[in-house]
Amino acid sequence: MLKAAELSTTSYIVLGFLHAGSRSGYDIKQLADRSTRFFWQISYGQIYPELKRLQDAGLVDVEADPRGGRARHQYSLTPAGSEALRAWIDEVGDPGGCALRDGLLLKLFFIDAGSPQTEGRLLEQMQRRQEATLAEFAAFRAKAQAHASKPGAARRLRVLDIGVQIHTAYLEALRRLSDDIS
Amino acid sequence: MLKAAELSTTSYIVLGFLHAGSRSGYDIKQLADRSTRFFWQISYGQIYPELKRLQDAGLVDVEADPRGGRARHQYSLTPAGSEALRAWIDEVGDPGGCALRDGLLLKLFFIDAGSPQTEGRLLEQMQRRQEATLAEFAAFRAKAQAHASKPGAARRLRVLDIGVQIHTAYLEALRRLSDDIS
DNA sequence: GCTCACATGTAATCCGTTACATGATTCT
DNA sequence: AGAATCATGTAACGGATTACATGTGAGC
Repeated sequence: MLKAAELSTTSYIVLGFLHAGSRSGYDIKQLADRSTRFFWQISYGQIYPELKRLQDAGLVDVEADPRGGRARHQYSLTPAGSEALRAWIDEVGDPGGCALRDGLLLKLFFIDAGSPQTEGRLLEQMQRRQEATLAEFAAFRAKAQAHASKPGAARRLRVLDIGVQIHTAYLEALRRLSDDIS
Repeated sequence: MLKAAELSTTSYIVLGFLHAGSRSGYDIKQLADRSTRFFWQISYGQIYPELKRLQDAGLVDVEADPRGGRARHQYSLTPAGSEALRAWIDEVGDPGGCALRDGLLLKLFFIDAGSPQTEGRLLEQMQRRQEATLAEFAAFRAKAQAHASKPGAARRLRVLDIGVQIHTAYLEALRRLSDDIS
């Protein structure tokens, strides 16, 4: 049995999607890009090695499931995998931070070192970007709502909505700042 | 002269703080922890090597400035350093993303795989954490406002306020979700 | 005398992205 | 026939954290 310390957040994302019924590494990536990506990013370069590690640790099972001549691996949680996921979710402990990372906000912070006309342009650019992000959210939300019959779908939707609200507040703050300046 | 590609975001944070008048690597770290940390984190392990690189590249000057027997290096921007910073800020181009990363939001997303009573507890924990974050913000804001006479201080304060507004929206979203559940 | 803030740095390691490499299937 | 999507993986690189290592000065 693995110790908690040997599993990373990435591991739990993979386990989490398998719990919800995903199968292949590809599937996990697609789903993550439409949901968890908004508060934690993962890439193929993490997913495939991670699936192998989880398999070695006995937390997931693999089954070859070719679609025609195309290779496909169907992963599923073992009881130990389910338990590891549950333990992580239920575990009370160090919350870990909530980190925001935005290069444009950084530019805005140091705007005094730039040319005078840059501030307005930068604020414009940031608003466009936020609008695009929110449009993406809206699109994914709509799709998610389409198959909202699945267990837990409503809850996951509410979590996505937190992301929507955060990004909306960001956009509104940018608009207020733009107004203040002009 | 350096190409833009050879400088990372970390480089520009360092240059940015030197533009605003910071001196030592230690100073930069202290200031960053009270401001830019909310939208881009940096550590000593990056700052000191970075200062050396910038020096080699001719973008910063160093002066030994011991305080008593205690070693201290005073860094300042060269004209090339000022120019590199200005070029980065004024440059229009790939905005780069705005990434949020929050392990608790992830747990909330996968909450179905946990025990029933975990949801409420987790939401509690998240609200406490956001309240703590906002309190930190408020403290730094107050300090920053104290020496608000410096050029650009008002602008930097407004950028910090965007962070406050984002985190406030997050907290409010959590409260609404708590209310919906109970 | 002790503790805290000041101050500088390196090395190991981890985490994660990007680019590369490959190929089948399905839809138009 | 061609494009888009499905599907799996690896290798190189870069970015960043953490732990380690060291020592002074100021205030209580």
